[in-house]
Amino acid sequence: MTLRLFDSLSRELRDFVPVVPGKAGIYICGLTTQAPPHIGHVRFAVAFDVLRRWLERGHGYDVTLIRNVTDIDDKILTRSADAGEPWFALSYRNETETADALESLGVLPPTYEPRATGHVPEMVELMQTLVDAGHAYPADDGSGDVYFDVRSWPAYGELTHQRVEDMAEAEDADPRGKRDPRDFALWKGRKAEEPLTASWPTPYGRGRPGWHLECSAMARKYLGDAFDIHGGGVDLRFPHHENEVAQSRAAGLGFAGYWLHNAWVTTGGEKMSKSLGNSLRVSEVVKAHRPLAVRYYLTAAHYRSTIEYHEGSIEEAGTAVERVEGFLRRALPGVESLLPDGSADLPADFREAMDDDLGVSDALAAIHQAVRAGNTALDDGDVEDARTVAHQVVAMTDVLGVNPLDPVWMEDETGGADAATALDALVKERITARSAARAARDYDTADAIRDELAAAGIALEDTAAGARWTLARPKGD
RNA sequence: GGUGGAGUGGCCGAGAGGCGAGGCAGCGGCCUGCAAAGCCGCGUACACGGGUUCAAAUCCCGUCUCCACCUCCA
Repeated sequence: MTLRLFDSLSRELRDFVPVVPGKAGIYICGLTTQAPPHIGHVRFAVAFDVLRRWLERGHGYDVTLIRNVTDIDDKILTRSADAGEPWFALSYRNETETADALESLGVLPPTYEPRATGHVPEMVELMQTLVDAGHAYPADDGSGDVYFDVRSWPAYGELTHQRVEDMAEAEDADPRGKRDPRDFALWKGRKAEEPLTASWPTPYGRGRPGWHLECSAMARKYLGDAFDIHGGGVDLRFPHHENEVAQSRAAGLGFAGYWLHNAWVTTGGEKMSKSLGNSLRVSEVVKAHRPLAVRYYLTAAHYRSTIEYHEGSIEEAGTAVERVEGFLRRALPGVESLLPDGSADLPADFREAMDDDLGVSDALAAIHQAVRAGNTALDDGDVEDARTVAHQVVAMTDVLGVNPLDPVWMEDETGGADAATALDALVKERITARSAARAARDYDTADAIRDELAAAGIALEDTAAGARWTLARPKGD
């Protein structure tokens, strides 16, 4: 089976054929270091984490994933000035928080995470190539800006299928030294009021990246002149990605073979905005909900569909994964954590779903069907069948990054192994007392024990093999 | 003005000419001392109006509504 991906540039599903057989190079834009991330901001990372996992686990590709950090831009400087905090401090703090957020959601680390500010020489080189080729020019107003000459590149607009003439002129255009209002800045000359630390020397004067250039330069450096997949949020298509393709191609680079764009998280049907306050910050959300539930929530919809957020949606996602988790716990008693060991095949319906442009909805349906079959096997006493299914479920959920038995989810949940052991001993003692009461048909006492435990956040389930206990998440989780 | 995307049952969300994805919530049943979990069953959904077709949520025409991007928003 071939993986098919929807390429935004050609606007069609295309078979994935990598530049180098067996390898896949991916560049994704996204990390914002202007502010701490809310759950909408991390969707791109979750979406492309699923792509990466499928390329690796489903197809055996050797994936190189480059996820950039644009750690300098207008907004960072503005916020820094407003807060009276050095721009690099603010930027780095947000970068760290974003990295923590992604880690907490089980997003695998990229191969490398280059920062724009560390790649000025590469940008200067690219800029020089463009100037020499007649596709860029230094502004003649002495600003130190360097612009890409949109009119010199007939293909401009190819990614978003727009004609230059139809594009609205930039409002902030302050045409300065632009030859055409739609020309975009490769490089921005330093303004007098800007901190010296936010500028770097170039043949055109001191300045800083114009936002788009760093991606072209860094993708080239780490993935080569031509690479496989470029990803990012839909809102980045224009101008960011459009400008990237233009400058890279005009510089003679092959650039990306496939463009993938993820949709966002909406609230009340609208794009989640930064003005929603702190409640939806990832750092806050994972305090109120299990990270696994948040991950499941963000993973469950197709990457090109918006996900509607409403009060309770993460809880619902949590209930859904707990169904999967409950089956795995029953089918694999005594197994605390488990990653796929390659022994279980991925069912054909799951593979087909994933190969069809990462059809996670159908993939999830396959998972739930397997869970039902596994539960039925368990009810029928077919323990071995259930185990086999459980291993398949682990393998499938792992592809989506929602394997309930993945050790990444364990850390903060029971307060450590020692505490878990101690708690287990205490609860077992109560379970024994309750069993005795039940054997004596003293159901009042038995129920009282169960209620006590419930009040303490521990749920009991009677099974043929005796009572099992689990930490019950309080309401609102 | 330009370019895209979307309207599916109480909710979330797939699908894209004929067998009602899946999850959450709800109802009934089995199981249980009672629960929980699990299993089984229960829905006559596809924005609106026309049309094509033996058959339309899916195709065509028209209408409405919503969302996004248009030079530094995932």
